Formats: sequence, structure tokens, C-alpha cells
Amino acid sequence: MSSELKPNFSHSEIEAKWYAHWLDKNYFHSEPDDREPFTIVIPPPNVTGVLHMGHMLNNTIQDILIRKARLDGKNACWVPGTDHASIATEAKVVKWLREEKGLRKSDLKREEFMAYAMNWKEKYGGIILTQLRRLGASCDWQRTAFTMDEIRSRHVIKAFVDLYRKGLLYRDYRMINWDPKAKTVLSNEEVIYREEQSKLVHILYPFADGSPGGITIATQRPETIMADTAVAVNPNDERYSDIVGRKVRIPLIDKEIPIIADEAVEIEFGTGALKITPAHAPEDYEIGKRHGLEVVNIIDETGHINEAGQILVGEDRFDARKKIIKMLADSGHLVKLEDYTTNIGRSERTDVIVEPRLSLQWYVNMKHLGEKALHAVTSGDVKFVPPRYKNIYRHWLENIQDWCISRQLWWGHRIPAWYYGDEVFVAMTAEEALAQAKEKTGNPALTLDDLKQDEDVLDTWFSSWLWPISVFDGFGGSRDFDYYYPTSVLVTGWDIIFLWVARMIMAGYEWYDQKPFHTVYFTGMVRDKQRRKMSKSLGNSPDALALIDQYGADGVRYGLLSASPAGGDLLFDVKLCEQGRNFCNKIWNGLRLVKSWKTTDTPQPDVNRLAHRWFRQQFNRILNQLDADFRQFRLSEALVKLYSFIWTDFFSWYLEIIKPPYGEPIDATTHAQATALFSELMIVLHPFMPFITEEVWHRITDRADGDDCTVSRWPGGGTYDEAFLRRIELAKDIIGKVRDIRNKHGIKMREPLHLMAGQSDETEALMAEEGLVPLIKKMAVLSDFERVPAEPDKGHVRFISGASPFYIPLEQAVDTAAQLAKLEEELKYAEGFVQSVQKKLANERFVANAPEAVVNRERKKLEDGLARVRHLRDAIAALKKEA
RNA sequence: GGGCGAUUAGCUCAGUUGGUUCAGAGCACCUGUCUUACAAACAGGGGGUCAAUGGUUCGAAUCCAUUAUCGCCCA
Repeated sequence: MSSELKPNFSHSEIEAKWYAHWLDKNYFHSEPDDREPFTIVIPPPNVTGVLHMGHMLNNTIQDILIRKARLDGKNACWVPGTDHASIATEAKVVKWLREEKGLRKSDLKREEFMAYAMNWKEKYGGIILTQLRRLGASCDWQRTAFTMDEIRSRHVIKAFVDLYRKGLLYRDYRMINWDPKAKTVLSNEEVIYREEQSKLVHILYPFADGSPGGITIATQRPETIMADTAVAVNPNDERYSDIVGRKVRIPLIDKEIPIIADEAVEIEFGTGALKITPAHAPEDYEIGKRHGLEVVNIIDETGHINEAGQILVGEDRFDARKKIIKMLADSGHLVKLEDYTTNIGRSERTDVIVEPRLSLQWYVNMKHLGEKALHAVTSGDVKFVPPRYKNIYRHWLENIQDWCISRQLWWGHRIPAWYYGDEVFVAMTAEEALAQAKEKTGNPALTLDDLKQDEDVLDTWFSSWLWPISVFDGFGGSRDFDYYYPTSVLVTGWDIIFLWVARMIMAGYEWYDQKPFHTVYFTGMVRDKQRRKMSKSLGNSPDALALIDQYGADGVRYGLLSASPAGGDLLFDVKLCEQGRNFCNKIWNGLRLVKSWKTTDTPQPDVNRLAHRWFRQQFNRILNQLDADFRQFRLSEALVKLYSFIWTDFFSWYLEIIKPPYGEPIDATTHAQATALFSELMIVLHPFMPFITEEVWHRITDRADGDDCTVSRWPGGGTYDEAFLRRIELAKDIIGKVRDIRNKHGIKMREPLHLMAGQSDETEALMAEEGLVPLIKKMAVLSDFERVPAEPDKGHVRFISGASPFYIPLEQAVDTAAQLAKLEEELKYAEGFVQSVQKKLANERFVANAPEAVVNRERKKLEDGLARVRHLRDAIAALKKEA
């Protein structure tokens, strides 16, 4: 049997096999039943996206939680799906049309474009869901949803209509964030501010009446001077008090504008004088409104200067900036150029600098929606892991602004608003809108052709915020929805806490007065070793699939998770995946070892019985800890714990203890126990590393059809005896010290040693433990292990373990000096320890105030410590006498 | 400007309610090893004034205050 198993684990041969098997058995599909549900909705990746490190981390965590819930016997349901990602996808389709078909969007009718886009999506979209299978994601694929499919679209339109009827939607003409590349408005949350280098340009605006001088303003945007309609100073700024009210000329175009005074102008900034460009800066727009200034728009929707600019018409805004600085210098109006760092807002999707722009858009009133959403989190109804994100969330909601939801795109949900003259009709369908229009106007002759539907689509997040509801067809009132909602956990990155998480909570309370999920687990960002965020442009992100090919899905999952505390950033290093792969190999070889044993009907030796007792109890202890870890979402800790438990306790200790000499059989009882323990370990590790655990599960013993690791039951814990476990720890310490002595003296493992233990209660208890003496003899390779009444005369080394002395006679020369140094160091430590305990116990207030258990513990510590010190002193004295 | 968080070994990080020999893990490093499951391994080892100062307490890596440095969110 064992001859089938290669020395190295090969993940590529098993991953596809088991994934297909799980699908074949339909294990991932969930239907409502009597069991407790455990539900996760996937943060839908962009339909055009490909798997990257962030997805891998995110989905590994979800899969761990789902698989654990499945093993716990819950009805686990993980709903996958994709997001239509309006801006990103439309950009990709436009590019594809241009490059592959030679078509421009402007050449196409809306319907034509949508047909191409849908086609494109069918062909290239959703690749990422296939890639998730490689990772082992146990999603219920039959429930795959798409934000633009029929059901989800219905939810979006219904939500819009409903909010409109409730008076929570409105249209307004105001300053918005414009993305000149995508040619659409963005919400505040889609603008990313970063500090960037810029120039502050000082420009002289001469007096209009021709008198000498003028006023020097400072601006970052010299290319917009043509749109200026005033220069403003602070009314309290004495430098300018006598020229307020006078007129100046805009250089280059010689337009006359007034100098006005407004409190909003910062005296300290620049020259204290601001050019006011109401069409192209939010603050200027406000100032302009206060002073009734004209609004001159000189930048078109693509970020180029338009006819109203008079000069530099058709130039890109940044080219225009360079040119105008040159022109100002030539005309003598440039006073100076100053280096300047400022916060620049860029589009989250296209990364171009956002252009403030006035336009008419749809908004959601957030005041109303925000209140319950805030309470949900502050009250703990929705739990955040880690909890510190509560503060960030609260801060945002307390300062919330209305949500701009219209987008000037075609790919998305078209806004269900129809216009007839100045009237707006919002309805589920054009026919309903027509009916409304007929009633409102009293004109029954109106037809659909008289109504004009809004050209814009809705923000993608306006569909994502309904996701936990819409994937279960919640607005239809479904059995699924009743059963699965609220979902159990949401796993997502903290970067979309406002864009997505907060809004889902709002939607949940708005439509069902119910949270969408019990807990939000925030993952960190995956960064490289230099702490840089992984990105395509930096090229520092490893190819996710290549990683899986190289290290196996289990190895990569291990690597991602072992260093990924909740909410903390993960500094990714392929070394971690390598460690995961090595762990797989270790498990594989443990399997090979156990499979290689022949069994015999002989009775179980004491040492094996002891080994099992010890490991069982240790396992119980770990199971308790794992329970706590899962409850608190400390997944990384749980995995690290399991890693060392399996590697060290199971392989390095348990299997080594029970391992029969080469070629000899093992007693059947021990073999059965080892097989059972191995299987249990595979269940416990399964959520983290599903593939290898399933493989080992099936190889370790014969299984009936359907007896798969992935659908087995998580083992229940049990009791353990602390005193017993401590005795074993002591034994392990003794073994370690013997090995150290071998190391130091160059004694090979095949040379058995003779170990003598000094008299103490401790050694007495130790040797009375059935099986422990043979255990120590086996693991330390001893010919003999016995207690002696006193230290032997000469020719031996000594060490202290616990509070007892041990001696090993040696044939070879003993390195007295080295031993002495080591013992003296240990003595120093032990004395310091004893001193600190003594000090504590001498303190009356400690003895009086501390709990009795704590005081007793200290007394025991003192007793042991004193014994240890005594033995160390004896040993040192003896050693000195020898020298 | 408002807020949040962090600072523990060379690196990345645990350390749960303040109390068990509590100063830990992994990686890295050093020494040794074909000990026939595994060199992707095995057996050992060295390494930290827990950022600084002060306070609370019988007792502080842990709680409080101040300072320093760094990171992030919002404006």
C-alpha cells in the first residue's frame, strides 16, 4: 500500500479530483431546512475581474468559516456572484469595441451598445468565479447571482421607486465630482484623496482702470483664470481693505472682474487673495452664490478647454496649465511659482484627477437612512471584527452627506424616471409612468413616445447595497429570504466600509428593519514586503493562479491566513506559501508512515497507551482553544495553533513514541487509535486546508461512499488533567536535555545512555506514571533510567529538570567548564526568580489582598524554586570539586 | 484641522479578565545529523530594559496620563 505513496506530496493530482467530487455530491448546495443556517454572501467581485491576492485572502476566510459551519452541522450557504461594476466594465467594453471592432461608443445607439456589452460579459465575464474554484471555495454555485440579472435588477428598480415615493430621493443641480475619463459623476466615496506635488502660481491681476499695480492671487489652477468672475480677499485683511470693490482685469483675456470680500478666504494662504471660479471649484461656487457671481464654465466633459475659454480652446486641462504659465510669464503677469503639496482627488476607478463640475444629478437623502445604521453598530447589534472600525464608521455616519447615485453611463440599471416637460414620473415600468403622466396632466392621449426616460444609470453600489436581500429575492418575499436572512458574517476589506458595508446596513434597516448580517469581519489589505499595496501598476502582485499551481491551493491558503490578523494588513511573502506547502508535505509523510505499519494482535504496550492518553487530552485542550478562536474570529491564531499541534505534538512526539522499530509491526489498538486521531486532525484542519485533508482522510483508512471529510462532524472536546499534562511536559524536558547533552558531547543517537534521577517527589511521581519510563527511554535513547539515592561519584554530567537533578555517566571527557558555565547561568536565573517570589510573599499586602489561589501558587513556585536552587548549587559544588 | 490605531527578538506578529517558570511563535541565524515517513526533514542553541517617562495596584507587556515616532480614516 505504502509503495503507492510518493515521498513528496503532489497537490496538482488531487485538487481537481476532490473539487469535482464535492460538486458531484452537491455538498455545497443549500436549501432551507430545520437546521440552523449559516449564511455568507460573497462580496461580489467585478464581473470582468480576475482573481488577485485580495480576493484570495477574502474568499479563503469565507471558505474557512463556511466549511467550519458545515462541519458543525449547520446548514451552510455561501452565495457567490458578480457585480456589473458600471464604470470599470463600461470602460473595458468601450476599449474592446474600439480595438476589436473599430467602433466608438458615440457611433452606437444605447441598445446596440448594451447588446455588445452583454455579449462581451457572457464571453469574458465571470472568469473570476471559475478561478475561485481553484482556491477551493465551497460556494453554492446554483445560487450564483449577478447584479444585473433579472431578479437583482428588479430589486434595484423597486428600491429606487420605493425611496422616491418615501421622499428620500431628489434631483439637484450642484457641484459634483466629475471623472473626465469615464465621463461620469462620482460619489464622494469614489474619490480618493492623496497628497501630491503641485505648483502654486502667483498671478498679477492689474487694476482695470489702468492705474499702476493690481492684486496678486495664488492659485493651483491657472488654466481656469478665464472662468474667473471675481477676486476675493478676507474682509479682515488690512493689506487689501482699501481696494475691495475696485475692478481688476484677468490677464490674457482682459476681462474685468471685481475684488470682493468674503470671510471664507484664508488670510494666511498664498497671497491672501483668491481668484473665484464658481464653475470649477466647490468653495468658489459657494462664494459665488453668496455674492451673486456669474458662473462661467470653460471645461468640457472630457477635461478640455471649451469655446467659453476664449484661449487655449480644445487643450487638455493639464496641457493648458503648462501653456498658460508660459503665456503669463511672457505677458509679465506671472509673479512667482511656488512648490506646493496638496490633497488631490482622483477617481477610484480610472485614477484621473477629478474635476469639480456643476450638474443635475439624483441624490439619496442619507440623514434618514444613516440613523438606524449608526445605532445598529454602536449598540452592537451588528458586530465589527476588529471593533475599532466602529469608530471610523460612526465618524462617517455622523458627518454623512447625501449620496449621488446617477452615473452618465449606459452599462448599469437605467434610472426608472420618465420626464414629460418639467414633470418627473418614477415607476417600475414605462407603462406605469405613462399612467401617472396621464393622470397628472389630465391628458389621456399621451403615449410612451411623449415620455423621455432618464438617460443615466445608477451607481453600481446602488445595486450592491441590496445584495444580502436581493440574492435571496427578498423583495419578492421568499422562503429563502426568511430562512437565510440576516446572514451570519460578511467578510470584506475595510476600504469599502462606506461604499458598501454601511449602505447594506442602511438598506437592511430601511426595508426590513433588520440587520443584513450579524458580524462584519474586516480583512486587511494584502501588501508586499515593503508594505506597498499590491497593484497591477506596481507589478508587485503575484499571479494568484500561478501561486496555486506552484504551492497548491492548501499551501497558498495557509500562507495567506497564517499571517493575517483580522483588520490588520498582510505583508505577503511567498515564503509563507512555501511553509504551507511544506506543511502539506509533512502531513503526507505522516500518512506514509502510518500506512507503512503492519499490525499485530499483541496487547497494547504501556508506553503507547500513555502516548494516546496524553495526545487525547492535549487534543481536547486544543479543541477548547479552537472553539474560542473561531468564536472570536481569530482564524490566524487557530491555524498557527493547529500547525504546531499537528507538526510538533502529533508527528514529532506522538508518532515517534508509538513508532515501532523498523520492519516490526504495531499493536492493532495503537494503530486504530493513531488512525482515528489522524482522521480527527484532518477534520479540524479541513476548513483551512480542504484538499489535502480530504485526500488523507480517504487514504488513512477505507471509507464508505459519502463518508467524506468535508461533510464529517467537528470533534467534540473533552476533559484533560493539568497535572498529568505537566508530568509529560517534564518528561519532554528531560528528553530534550539528554539530547542537548548528546549534541554537546558529540554522542550519536545510536549510542544508548544511562540516565539517573535524583530523589524527589517529582521524580517519584514521574516514574510512577505507567509507561513514562519506557517513553523517556525510547525518546532519549537510554539503556537505563533509574532513580539513585545520591549523586554518583565521578565521570558524569548533570542537569536539572523541573526541580530535580539528573545524572548521566559518560565515557568520553566531560566538558566541565562549559557545564559549569551553563549551570551557573541557570542558577543565577533561578535565584533571581526565587528572590522575586520571596519578595512578593514577604509583602503583607500581597498575602492579604491577592486571591488565595494566587498566593498558593506563589508558595508552590517558591518551594520548587528553592529546590531547584539547592540542586543547582549541589551540582556546581560537585563539579568544582572534580575540576 | 478632527479622529482612530500601532510601537514586544534581526523580520512579521501573538500575548484573551492585570496573576501558572510570562516575556512567546514563525521566519532568519548558529551547531550538529542520512536517527530508512519526510533535507520541503530531524535534534539542539543563541537572541528582547515589552518606545520613553510618570501614575494606579499587593502585583503592569496588559489599566490611566503625558511625550516621541509611525500608519490610517475624514475634512
